[in-house]
Amino acid sequence: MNMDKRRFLPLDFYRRDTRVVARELLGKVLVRTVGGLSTRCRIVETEAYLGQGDPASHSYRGRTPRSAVMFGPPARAYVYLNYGLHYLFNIVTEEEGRAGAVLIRALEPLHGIEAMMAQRPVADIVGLTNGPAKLTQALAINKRHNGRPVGSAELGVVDDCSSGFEVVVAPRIGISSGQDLNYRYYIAGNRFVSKPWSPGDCEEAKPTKQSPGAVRGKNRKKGLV
DNA sequence: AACACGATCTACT
DNA sequence: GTAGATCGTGTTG
Repeated sequence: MNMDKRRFLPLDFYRRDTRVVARELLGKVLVRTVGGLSTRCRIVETEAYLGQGDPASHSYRGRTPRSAVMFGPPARAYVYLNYGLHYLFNIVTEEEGRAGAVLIRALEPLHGIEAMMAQRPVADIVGLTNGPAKLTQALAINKRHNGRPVGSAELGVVDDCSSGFEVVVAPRIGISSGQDLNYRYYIAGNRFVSKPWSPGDCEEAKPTKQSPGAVRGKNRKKGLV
């Protein structure tokens, strides 16, 4: 019965620098029970949100009722509602008392795809989990999971020893401050990554891997008054 | 007690 | 390409 049971990542994995955890979560497998069915997805894109010194982090201005989970013990889920519509899923990092969390931005579905499709019907499989709000819908993750442990069959991360992929480090997406920080990580060439890095971004914040590739005609800047 | 805004996605032009 | 949906949170009065 337990032969398929893999080891969940230990507390010590998460109790480290948030950026290291964000990078090392790439390639790991998120397991989640949806509607009584086991699902598995590979983590292909993450972002690090620190505490002090990171203006884009919810914990930047100290402990608040919302950000309290980020200051708590590691390996817990930090789930919050964004834009009044979407839930975003993070995993708390750092030692207790020090704020930090990794936003899970994109997943590659591996198993249990039908269970996920039941939560989020899509025509193209790519649209199932290629965004932070899409994946929480597909995996039925909501605010009820805020503060709950990440490390069980219901919600956990295991290592299936995937290797051999290139990691791209780039600026985070959708934030208005802290764009000079390269705290976004994704697997090069993976088609489930939410957004490819575009040359229009900060010049000093270049990704570390993968050629810039074809420049598309959509970096036209908007005319300012 | 009231208000401005955001770690997004979808639909429509 | 752009707008609209939609509400919890933090800040201000």
